[in-house]
Amino acid sequence: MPDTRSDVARPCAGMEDCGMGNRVHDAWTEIRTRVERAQRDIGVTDPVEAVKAPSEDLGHLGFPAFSFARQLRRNPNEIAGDLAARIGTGGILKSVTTAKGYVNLFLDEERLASAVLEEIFESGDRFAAGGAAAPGTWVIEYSSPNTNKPLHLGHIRNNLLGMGISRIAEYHGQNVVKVNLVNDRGIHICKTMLAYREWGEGKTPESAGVKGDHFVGEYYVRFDKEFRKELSEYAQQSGAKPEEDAFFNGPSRLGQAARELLRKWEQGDADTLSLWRRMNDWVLGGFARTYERMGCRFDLTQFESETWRFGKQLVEEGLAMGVFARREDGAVVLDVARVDPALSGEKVLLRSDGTSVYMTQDIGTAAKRVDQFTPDRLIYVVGDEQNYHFKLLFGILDLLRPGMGRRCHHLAYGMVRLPEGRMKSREGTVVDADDLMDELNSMAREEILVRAREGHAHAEGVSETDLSDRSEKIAQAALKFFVFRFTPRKSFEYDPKQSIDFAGQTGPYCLYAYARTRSLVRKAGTEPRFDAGLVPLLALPVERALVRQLFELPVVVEKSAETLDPSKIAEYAFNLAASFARMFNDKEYPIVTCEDARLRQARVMLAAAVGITLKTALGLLGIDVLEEM
RNA sequence: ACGCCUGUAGCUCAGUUGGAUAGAGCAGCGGACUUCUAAUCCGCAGGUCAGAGGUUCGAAUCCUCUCAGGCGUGCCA
Repeated sequence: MPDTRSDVARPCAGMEDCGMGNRVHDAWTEIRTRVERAQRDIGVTDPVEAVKAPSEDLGHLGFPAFSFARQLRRNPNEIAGDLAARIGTGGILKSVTTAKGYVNLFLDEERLASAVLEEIFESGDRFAAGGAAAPGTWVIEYSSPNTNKPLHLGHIRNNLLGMGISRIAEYHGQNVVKVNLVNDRGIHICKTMLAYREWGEGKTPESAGVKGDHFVGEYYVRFDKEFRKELSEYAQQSGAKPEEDAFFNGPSRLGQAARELLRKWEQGDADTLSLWRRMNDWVLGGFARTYERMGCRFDLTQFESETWRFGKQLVEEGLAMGVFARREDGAVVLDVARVDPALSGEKVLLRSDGTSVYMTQDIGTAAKRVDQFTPDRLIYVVGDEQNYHFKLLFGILDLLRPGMGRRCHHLAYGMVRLPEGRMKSREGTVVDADDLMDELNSMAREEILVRAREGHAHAEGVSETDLSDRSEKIAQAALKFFVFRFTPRKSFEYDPKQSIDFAGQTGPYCLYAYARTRSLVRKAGTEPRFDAGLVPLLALPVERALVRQLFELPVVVEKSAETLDPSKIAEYAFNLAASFARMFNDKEYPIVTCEDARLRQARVMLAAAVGITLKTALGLLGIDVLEEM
C-alpha cells in the first residue's frame, strides 16, 4: 500500500530589513570586506572568511594563511603578517595579530557593544534580519499530508522543518512562498470512504465529538482491519494465501468495491464526489487546527485532485524534443542515464494507457510554480526515502528547461523512530501529533502545579488561563526544540521520556532563561532603553563575551538559511541561554541587586538585550517565550 | 547486486565544509539554595573520531578498501 510523500516522512525583504543603516550588519560588512580585500590585494583568488577563534587569547576572529602559501610561493607566516598589515586597525577592529600562520582579529569591544546593543533596542527582534546578500524568492513545499488519517510524529518533523526554514529564510530576507501539496485522491482515500459508507452509520465528527482528521482516520484503520479479516477468511476457505496486493486487486470484495469507488470518482459521479468532499473537509478542518497549534502557515494549498493531470503536456513536449521515448507498449519513458550516466534503467512518465504517475505530476507542479512565482529556489521538504525520486525529477526538469533543476533542492530528512522501532500507521505504533502535544501539555501543567504547591512565587496563585497558556507554550517549546536539535539529514529516535525532561538542551531550558531576563527587567522597574553612556560599564570579560555572542546571530541565521538547517539556530539559542544562566547564577555578579545604580542599569540593559535575542532566535523556530515560568 | 545516507565520550548530538588544545547535554560522582525564579549553576571523570591504507605543512572532515546499521533501485505515492 503506497504512502504519499508526507506519510512516509515527506509527508521580500523590504528596505527596512536590508543592511542599510543596520549597525550589526554594517559591522559584519566592515570586517568581511576588509578581510576579503586584503586577501585579494595579495593575489588570493578564493578568499577565506574570518571565523570565531578557538580562544579569546588568540583573537575574537581569525583565519589561516597556510592555504595561500603554495599559490603565492611564500611563507605562511610572512603572508599572515602581510595580511594583518593590510587589514589594519581602526573602525571596528582594535588590533590584528598573527600567530603560527594565522591572522587574528581583535574587535573594539566597546564600539561593538554600542553597535549591537543600540541596534537591538532600536530594531527589537528584527535586529539581525535582512542579511541576505542576494534576496530572492524561495518556494518551499512542506507538510503535504494525506487526507485519510491524522498527522503523526513523522509529519511533525516535516511540518516543523518546513515552518522553521520558512521563518529563517524570511528573516534572512527571502521572499518565501509556502506551499502545501495535499494528497486528497487515490485508492487509499477510496478505502476510507468505503469503510465510512459501510460502517459509518452516518455519523459526523460533530455527532461523534471527534476531531475531523481523527474521525476519518478511524475508518482508514477500520478498512484495514476488515480487509485483513476478509483475507484470512479467504485463505482459510481456499487453502491458498495470496499476497495482499494480489488479493486486493483480485477476489477481495472490499478491494473491488474500493476500486469501483475510484472509478466513480474519476468519472465524476455526483454521490461519490459529494462524500469525498465531505470527508476531505473533515480532515482538512482537523489539520487546520493542528497547523494553527504548531504555528504552521501556508501561502498556497494545492490539491492533488487538481494537480494530478499536470505535467502530461510537458512530458509530451519532452517526447517531441527527444528527451523521452515511447516504448512499444505505448508508455512514455526516460532513459535515466540521461540524468546521470551512472544510472541505468527506465523511468515511466506516462503509463501505456496514457495516464500520469507521481513523477508526471511533480514535473507539472514544478513548472507551474516556476511560471507563477519565478523562484530563485524551489525547496521540497520530503523524507530521504524519496532521494531517488527527486534526483530524477530535478534531472528531468533540467532536460526540459535547462537551469530549472539546478534551482531545485530536496531537503531530505531522516525518519523519526520510536524506541520500539519504525512507526507503522496500520499497526498502531504511531505517535499521533495531537495526542503527543496534549500529553506534553499535561506534563508541563503538572510540573507547574507541583511548583505552585511547593510555594514558588512565580507559580503560586497562577490563574487557569495563565496555567493553560504556560503549559501549552512549554509543551510546544519542548517538542519543537527536541525536533530541531537534530540536523535534518539525520534520523533520530524519539524518546518520550527524554522529550519531557526539562533539564539540559531543551526548549523549556531556553524559556526559563528568557523568563529570568524578564524577571530582572520587571524588578528594575522600567523597560531598558539603549544608553550609550552605560556601555563602558560593561567591560567584564563575561559581558564582552556575551555581546560577541549576540553579535553572532546574523551569521548563524545566514548559515542556517544557506544550509537549510534550523538546528544551528537551536544550538545558538541554547548556548546563549546557557551563557546567561551562568552569569545570572554568579553570586559575585549582581544584576538588578547591584548597589551601584549606573552599573545596575548597564547590567539590566545587557540582560534585556539577551532576552530580546533569545526571543528572536526561538521565534525563528516557532517557539513562543513566556514572561514568567 | 548496485546506489545514497549514517558511524565522534556509557547514551543523545555538535564540530564553522581541510585548520589552532575534538566540544555540549544526559546519565555518574562531588559541591552551591532564608534565590536577581535551584525547571538553575560550579567542579570531577569520561575519546584508538567504526577499522585499515592514502593525499599534505595539517585529516573527525577529501580519496580507496573493509566492517556495521538505515533507506532506496515500481506503469505506488
